[in-house]
Order: sequence, then C-alpha cells, then structure tokens
Amino acid sequence: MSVSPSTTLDSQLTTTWGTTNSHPDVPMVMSGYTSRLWPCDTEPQFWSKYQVWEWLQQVLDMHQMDVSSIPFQNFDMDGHQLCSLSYQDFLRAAGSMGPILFQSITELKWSEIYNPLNHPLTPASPNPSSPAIKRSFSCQVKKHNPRGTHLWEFIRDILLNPERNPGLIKWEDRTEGVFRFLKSEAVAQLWGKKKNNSSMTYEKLSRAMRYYYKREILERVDGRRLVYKFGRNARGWRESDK
DNA sequence: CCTCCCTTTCCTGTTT
DNA sequence: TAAACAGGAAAGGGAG
Repeated sequence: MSVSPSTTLDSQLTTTWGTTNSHPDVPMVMSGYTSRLWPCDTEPQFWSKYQVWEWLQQVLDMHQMDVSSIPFQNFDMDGHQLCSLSYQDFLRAAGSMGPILFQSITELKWSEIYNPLNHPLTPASPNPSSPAIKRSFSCQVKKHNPRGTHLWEFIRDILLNPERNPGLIKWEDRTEGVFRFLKSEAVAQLWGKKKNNSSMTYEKLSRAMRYYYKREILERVDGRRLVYKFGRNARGWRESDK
C-alpha cells in the first residue's frame, strides 16, 4: 500500500494503535470515559489486539519478567480470540508463563462478569462465589500504576512491538538499550492520546524523559539528538538472556 | 482533605 | 535559525 506522507500519519497511528476511539476525526473529547478504558476495565472478549498486548506487558511487569519470557507473536490476536484459548493453548504459546497468563485471563473474565458496574447490560452470572476473586484480580492487574502505563513503559512498548510501530522510535543498540526517536512529535501525540491530552508535545514529553535520568530509568546519551538509553531501573526491555 | 508520585506546563539559557 | 537539550519552579491530577 502506498501511504502518502504527513496527513496520513495520524490516521495511520490511530488505526494501528487506537484502543477505544479509533476514528481519526473524533477529537479527544471523549472525556474521562475513554481514558479509563484500560484492559482491566473492559471485558477481555472485546479487547483489541493492542489491549491484548498491553495486558501481556502488565502481567510481565507484575511478575517482574523480561519481555523475552513471552513470544509476543504468539499473541497477535484480539480479545475474542484470546478468550477462546484453552489452557493447553496457553502452554503452547507461552511455555512456563502459560499458566500465569491463563490464570490472569480467567480471573479477568470472571471478574468482569461479577462486576455489574462495568457493563450493566452484561447478563448477570449465576455463579456468585466470592467477591475476593474480583478484588485479588484487579489488584493484580492495576498494580499501583495510576494511569495504566508510565511514559517510559509506553516508550518501551512501542520499541518492543515494531509491527505496531510505524517508524516512530528505533533501536540504536538493542542490547545496550539505546534508542532514538524518529518521529518525536508523532510519539508525543500518541502519548497525549493515551493521556487524553491533545496538547502534548515532544518538548514537554522530553522534560518528563529527563526526570528519568535521576531515577536511573534512563541514562544520558551525550551529543546525540533524540537518543536515549534505558537505565538500571527500567524493566522489561532487555532481549532474552538465553 | 492530605500526601505522594509522576508527570505537565512554562521558562530561561545553552548546544547542535 | 530552528530544533534539541538542561533543569528549576510550580501546577495538575489520580491513588491511597
């Protein structure tokens, strides 16, 4: 397909990344509703591929696992497909992480059904069981991460999924964790979209990036514009240790 | 209501 | 000169 330059970028990003508001012409005025629509707030059956992928990242983070622990390509599917996988499917797709993922998605499915607040139209489940399930589960996914993802995780996740990364950021040195922004303003817009902030710019995004130096989530890379490097406190970016 | 944490916003100055 | 980089200062805002 031939994609012409500038104007199509936004729509391209929107269709590739759009989680909930996948219409390029719809402004960012969907208020708090949209920004709250994280995987743990919606029924997994209706997740987009992107949300499936976010869920994988969160489970990994939760268990402090490296991204190499899961072959992401085996989960190139939407929520509907994900929910139809059997325990055996998870074992095949994710090996030792299979059971963890299976448990997570199972709890997710149940917890949504139990919670009438999320989707009033969902037919009530006949199975009461204990409310503790729901609680333990939502803690599991939400962690103590207020808005779902921090900026550095957002950047990392773009890097780790090239097929969803239309030339936005690129590894400079994969093993050292050095990367470069190719389309800084586009990344900023995407970040802004995630935060429901249409006025995000690279200028502002980069200020947040610089705060990461002190926390050693990023290391400074001198003399190279738009180049950053993951630091010792950044998790989940490393290639396999095998 | 308060505090903590992670930005977001703005700004002035420097570097590439 | 434009675009990035550097940080200080302070406001915003969600979570607990």
